Amino acid sequence: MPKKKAHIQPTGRATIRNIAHDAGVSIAAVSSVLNNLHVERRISETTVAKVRRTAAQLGYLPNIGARRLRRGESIRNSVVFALITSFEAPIPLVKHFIFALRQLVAKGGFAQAGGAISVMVEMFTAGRLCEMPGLLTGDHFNAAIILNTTAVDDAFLAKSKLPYPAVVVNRSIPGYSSVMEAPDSGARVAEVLIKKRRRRLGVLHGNPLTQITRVRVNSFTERTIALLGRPAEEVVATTLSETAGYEAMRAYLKERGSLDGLYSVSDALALGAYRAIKEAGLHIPDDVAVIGVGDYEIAPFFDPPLSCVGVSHQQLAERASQLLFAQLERKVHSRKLACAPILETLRASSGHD
Amino acid sequence: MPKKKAHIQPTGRATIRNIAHDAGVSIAAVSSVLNNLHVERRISETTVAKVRRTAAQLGYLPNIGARRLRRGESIRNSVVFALITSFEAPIPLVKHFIFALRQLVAKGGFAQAGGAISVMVEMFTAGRLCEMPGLLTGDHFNAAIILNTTAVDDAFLAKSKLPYPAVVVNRSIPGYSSVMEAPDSGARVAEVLIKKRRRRLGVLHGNPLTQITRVRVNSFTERTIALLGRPAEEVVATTLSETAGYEAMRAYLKERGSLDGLYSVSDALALGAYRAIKEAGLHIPDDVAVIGVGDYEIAPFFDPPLSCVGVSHQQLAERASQLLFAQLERKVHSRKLACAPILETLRASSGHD
DNA sequence: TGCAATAGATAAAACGTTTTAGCATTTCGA
DNA sequence: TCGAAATGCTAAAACGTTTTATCTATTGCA
Repeated sequence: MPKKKAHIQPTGRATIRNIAHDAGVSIAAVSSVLNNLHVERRISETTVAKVRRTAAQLGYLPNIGARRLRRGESIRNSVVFALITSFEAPIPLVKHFIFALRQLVAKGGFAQAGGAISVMVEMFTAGRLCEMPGLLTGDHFNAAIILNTTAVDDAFLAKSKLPYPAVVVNRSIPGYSSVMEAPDSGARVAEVLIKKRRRRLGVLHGNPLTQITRVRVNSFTERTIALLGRPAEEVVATTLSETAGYEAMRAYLKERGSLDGLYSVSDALALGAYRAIKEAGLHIPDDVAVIGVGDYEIAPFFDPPLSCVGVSHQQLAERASQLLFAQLERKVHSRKLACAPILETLRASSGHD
Repeated sequence: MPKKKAHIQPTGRATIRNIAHDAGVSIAAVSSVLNNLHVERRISETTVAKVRRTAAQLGYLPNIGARRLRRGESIRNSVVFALITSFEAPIPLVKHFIFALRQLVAKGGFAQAGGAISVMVEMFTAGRLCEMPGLLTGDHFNAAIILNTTAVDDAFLAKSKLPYPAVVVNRSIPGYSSVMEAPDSGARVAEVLIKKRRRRLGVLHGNPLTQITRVRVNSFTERTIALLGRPAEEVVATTLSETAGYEAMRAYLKERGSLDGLYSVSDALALGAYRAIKEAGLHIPDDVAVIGVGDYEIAPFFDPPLSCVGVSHQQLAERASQLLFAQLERKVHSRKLACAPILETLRASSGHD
């Protein structure tokens, strides 16, 4: 006789216990059937059918947590990493981070895991990080790398204390470890443009400035002042989209004058700016040289190919992983900042090549 | 006296039991401290310190499965969805799918979940789907939507039986529900090009053809034959990258002749083709009209803006979600195919606008 | 002194699943 | 006919965590 608990399906989801009760068989039998082990476990055809039917009736869905808990050691002990990114992320980036994590584990960079990790990507709408389930409760993952937050999200993080190790990328938030692009990329752009005899420089950026774009803009402006004796013009877009870049650049060219060197702190803006520049009858790079940051994979296929001065995504990802593992192994208790070096890829848009 | 089990840290990861043992306190105390409930649970400062120290020493990481199992009902009963996609995916797509799932749940489209679902993105290297942890074991998620597989992955899926409901997108695999772009998009492209008085048509595609690109190519070719009495030229790229598109198109223009209408079955290939066409001194659309499929968000910022004839991503996502929910509620036992309608966005690259 | 309140800790149950050991009953081989 | 093997099934333990009820000192107060 099967155990007949009085547990007649509480409010929540159906469990194998409910199935067992309804079908009049034991829990063990149900489990065996649902895992297709009924042959080797010697369950009769009638029982199999009964269980299958009842499970379907109740709309049974296994509890993933319980299953992971009970299954073999390698599953139970696997460490769960999350890559938290907004939908607006430059996505090729995500790939680098997943690879970096896996590679570091493969190389034995993280003893804890016994080799087994799983990496999941969690996406949120920019500015709504706070709504992400599991972020504050710590019941979704063991550690996280956080990409592409907005100022609102950063403020939220600053006042929250995450119950697991985390690393934020391209921004510095009190209480968090972070990896940032080296702070002199803007300065390098200024140098490159000025060396190409550009004298009327402009910088195209979104509004409000994110932390990392602010660093780029400031670095660019300071070096411009140092070398030319006057600051660069600011061309301000409403967001970071191509459309915003187009509109900001068009408005600038129409109302405020001309440039011969443009630094765009995001490749999406640069792509929009390209159109505006061409529509104005100007030539890239002869009339306007353009340099971006390299957050689009397709920069080489811009027309003309876009020069980029920016961080190496691979190195950014590697350092973030290292920082995260250091925290996981309690080698680093407090926050730590790391920098990733700048990569220069000069193409036709700045008169190189 | 705390319970002192002989369990002196087995091979695996440290648990709160190990911490309790090493620190000489009870499991309950450890749990309270680690969840920062030591104040309301009245744990002494010395105990708190001991527990913290021991946890750090052992490199304690909570077991996510166990935690989810024990935490409140809403967490325990949440249904876990996975969006499985290769790194090569046209990523804006992913956003549509996450939104569609969440929206359908919000609208009450899925009673089972009691409102609580979590959507995770799992990424794999194209062709290596089989290596994905949790795919065959069913201990990572309750249901999945699978995007952007290659022929190898499709073959793997065909011979596997996933232990949870799944929907594949833009391909048809025996035993799986799927959502596909309506099969006449290629034909529409042929009609549009021919109406614009193009007579020497070509189709640019990768090799090997994926299921959906094969459908597009065939549909295009058939309609071309029907209207012009002869097939379109095939321009074959080695992969689906911009570079491959560039090289294939360049080789074609150099060695095999000229076209006045090009259908590219992926926008990435189209972007590469743009460069080759321009380098050959040809003008888009006057010399060559180009039409893509709309899987790049930046198609409007191509120079000239790329015309697209392809599926509505939003509708694709919505139908996939519906199909998945239908399976979850056992309304559909076997596989089912759904189609999503075609969207025409004609821009300058085909002489429109 | 006596009694209640408080501080500090613990044992045990529960979450949903899988697996192991074992219990009846029937079948089979000699 | 008897022991062995096979068949069909079940009870119970275990996974790691959180929470609840309970227990024992100690302190405060009259």
